[in-house]
Amino acid sequence: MEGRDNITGGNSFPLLLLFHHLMPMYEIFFQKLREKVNLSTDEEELIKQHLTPKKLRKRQYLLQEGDVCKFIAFVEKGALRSYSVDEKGVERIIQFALEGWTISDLYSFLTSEPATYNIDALEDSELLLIGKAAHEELLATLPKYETWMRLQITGAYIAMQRRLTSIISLSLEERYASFTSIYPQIVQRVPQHMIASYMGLTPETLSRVRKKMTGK
Amino acid sequence: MEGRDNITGGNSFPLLLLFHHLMPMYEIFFQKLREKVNLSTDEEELIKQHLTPKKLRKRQYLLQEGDVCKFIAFVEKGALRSYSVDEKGVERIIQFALEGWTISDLYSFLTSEPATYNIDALEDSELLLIGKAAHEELLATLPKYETWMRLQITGAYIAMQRRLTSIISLSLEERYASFTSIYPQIVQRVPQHMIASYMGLTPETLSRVRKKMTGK
DNA sequence: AAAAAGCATTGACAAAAGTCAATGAAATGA
DNA sequence: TCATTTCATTGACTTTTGTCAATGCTTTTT
Repeated sequence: MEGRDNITGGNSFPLLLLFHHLMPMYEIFFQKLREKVNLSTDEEELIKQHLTPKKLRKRQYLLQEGDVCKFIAFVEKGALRSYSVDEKGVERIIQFALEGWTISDLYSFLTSEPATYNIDALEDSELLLIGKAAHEELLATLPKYETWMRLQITGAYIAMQRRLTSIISLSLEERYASFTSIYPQIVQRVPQHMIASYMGLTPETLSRVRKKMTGK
Repeated sequence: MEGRDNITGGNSFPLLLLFHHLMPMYEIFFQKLREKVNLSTDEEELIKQHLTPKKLRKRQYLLQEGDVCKFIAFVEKGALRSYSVDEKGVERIIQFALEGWTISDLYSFLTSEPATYNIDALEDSELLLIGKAAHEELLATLPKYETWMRLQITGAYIAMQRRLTSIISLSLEERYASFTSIYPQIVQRVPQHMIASYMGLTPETLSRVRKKMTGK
């Protein structure tokens, strides 16, 4: 401890600036967290100690089908997707996650059953992982963490219910219009054939839907 | 209080038996609750005091689109559905709820925005309602209630993710087979055109899917 | 810089699902 | 009990979406 302080000359500012690109980033995580629960500095520190920073290169796996999912991943930077692969090798995208979003195979995480989804990076990404032990310890010791978790899952549930409702209620044109207005970022950063997969369509069909819409 | 005890002669057993059909039923609720969290008798009593029993006749509304949803409803007996109605008057079923399930318009409940769904009874039903004030009081005073809520929503989220995955991954035959094996009760008690609506299909298409399947 | 791989689009055709109309059976209600 | 409504099924036809193949444009890799 003292040794480290000595190296930075007591005031760590110069080093922080120099190695800024090497420092794990927590900004978006705590910003999101503070939107939902009020935390003391000590409580923030406690949570920070339970987070594991991880960087991922584009195309790198975070989770592969068959492995047990041992974390919930918060995206500080970059873009990821979760997806399954059917017998024919066709990928079905379940979820995208950009900055500020959380991604995991929750069922596998909670039950320790093998994961049914893959998760990989669509761009170079920086993540904060909450491992299973950390998750359980935080649940047991910090009620505000449980509150935050409850609110996170509630939000995810409501978002998914909207997605499901739009699938069974809307025309393709309406669904794509709704998607682009809710997730303009994803439209800009993700290839269209992946958006088609997310919508349960072939790339050709999505291309034709888009053509019709610009025509009008 | 004493007056009531006197009426039943101190031992309320005879009355309980006589008016059994008038007593609110909590059995399934607490059975489900105990599966998830350990509760003392006092804590169970506290929760019971925050529940409002309600009976519903078949076809009766529990919630209408446009009203603010002021409760989460637990089904002790019967069957309900939530659904939206489009401009053409077509009903889209979002969810079914049988005994032991919970139903609500969560978004409306949490935000106090007008509900976008209707909820009504498919059979004569008995419910336990958790009103918004009761919900918030229990969250604030009984950590185990928050834990239970978190687990409930997590389960609902995982179930919905499965449903969504099956919609974008499986053929109609596979989807219907999966539905009947997961929810045999619903198949028995709910008209097929409602199951078609739940699956986002016309009744004719579901009928033809079923025909194909029995043929094989 | 050249080669390869990934991506979006288009056309021709096939398969899947929806629409409309009719029928008969079953459940509901007066 | 009889009349009415609800429901599931079927047929003929239309619309929507998928499949396969080809093209040209980018982006990535070597």
